[in-house]
Amino acid sequence: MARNPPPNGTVRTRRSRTDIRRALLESALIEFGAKGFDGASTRAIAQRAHAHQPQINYHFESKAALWTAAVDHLFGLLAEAMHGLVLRQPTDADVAQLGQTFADGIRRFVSFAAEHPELNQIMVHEGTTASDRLTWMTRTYVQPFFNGIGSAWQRLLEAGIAAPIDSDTLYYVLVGAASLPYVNASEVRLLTGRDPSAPAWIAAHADGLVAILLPGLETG
Amino acid sequence: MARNPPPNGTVRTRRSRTDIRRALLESALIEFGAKGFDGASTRAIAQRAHAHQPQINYHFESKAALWTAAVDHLFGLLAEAMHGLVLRQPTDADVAQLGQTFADGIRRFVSFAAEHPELNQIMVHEGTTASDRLTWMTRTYVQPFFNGIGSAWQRLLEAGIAAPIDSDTLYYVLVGAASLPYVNASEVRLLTGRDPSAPAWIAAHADGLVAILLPGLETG
DNA sequence: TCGCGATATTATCGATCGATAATAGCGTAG
DNA sequence: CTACGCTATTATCGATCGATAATATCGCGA
Repeated sequence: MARNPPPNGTVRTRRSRTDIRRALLESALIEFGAKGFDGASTRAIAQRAHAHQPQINYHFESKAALWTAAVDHLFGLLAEAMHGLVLRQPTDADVAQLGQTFADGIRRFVSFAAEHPELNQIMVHEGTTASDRLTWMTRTYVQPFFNGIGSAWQRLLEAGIAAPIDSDTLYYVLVGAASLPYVNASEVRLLTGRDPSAPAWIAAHADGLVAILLPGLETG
Repeated sequence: MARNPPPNGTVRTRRSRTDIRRALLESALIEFGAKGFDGASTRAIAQRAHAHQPQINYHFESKAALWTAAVDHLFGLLAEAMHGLVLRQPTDADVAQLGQTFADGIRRFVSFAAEHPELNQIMVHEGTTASDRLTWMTRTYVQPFFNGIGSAWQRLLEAGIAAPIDSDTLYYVLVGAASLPYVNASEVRLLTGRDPSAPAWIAAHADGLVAILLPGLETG
């Protein structure tokens, strides 16, 4: 709510270019996630960032450019959250290790979906209808994830670790099952009275997904 | 595209009240599903139904009333698709039968999600933010499904048939995993080159969900 | 401290939104 | 065949949309 004063003690009445851009990006993610590209208004985005509507066109080129920048930012955060996860093992020797890595990836993805529900909200908004935004987002960001998960899944299938689901279907089963409680957090609270962002929910959710998707995983 | 002439052979230039209302409802489902309540425009809804925009306010009270009527219609179709499924068995004697019934329910739900992706699209659009629409839809239609699935799941858990997931989480894992390929059908086509509405996809998808959610089910 | 470039703020444009009044025309009852 | 009720169509309202021009103000360099 209140801005932190800069560390040197001078009272700053204008935010730096970096700060205002970041504030607009994060506000845009929330609004685009909640209402989709068409439904979100630049005035609401600006207001949430404590800025004025024309500042969006000043700091970004247009509403569309803001959307693109926001999605760039968001997939950057996802890449950060997945950093160090190597699904393509250099050798086929230890497939069990790939299984552990995949399980780790599931847990990280569930945590990310809980912390940043905007990602899957936006993907659901865009994924329903063909558009330039969907094509760009799919080719730029989703395809690599899809391919990486698919090839790892294929090897886990052959090793008998993975549940009997083909890799195309697995991707949507995984993403859908991992993200829906956080995408629809408002509904979860109405329906269950529980908070899906609670650590206990997230941990149980991730454990459940690992259990059903990787039944052949060695525990311990 | 072209309307069928009525069976008596007279050329009808006006559709009956029933026909135009139904056309508007089905058009509304597609538009609300694709863009959400705010993003969908009454002009686009009317045009898709080969009608004029003011006819929406004539045949329904308002955009909000149209949305409500469309959701009523859609949950009616879901209830039809689930007709005869009794998850609450009168006796605990044969829990295996409950498992088979649950599996049947999963298959029917996957088929319905494929045939009517608008349902889950609308639920995802509304489920992100608290609103009167969400409260009404949840209390009126979702809660009974949620409760029925939850109590059945509890008994399947105790019988060792169900995967180790608590019933609150199970609901979202099931719905998310069952619906995402059809909610995001456009993305599926871009990403996989396959058509998720194809019977082969639907069958494999449903079989996969049954396998991972009910590992203790007797096959055959 | 002064001046200028960068950013903020206000005002406003044309387009589109949902809604409604006014008019036109179809179709059946009598 | 006429007349009237129901539905379709057109026109238009105030509100809001994204975008931009015009103006005001901040804050750093000289």
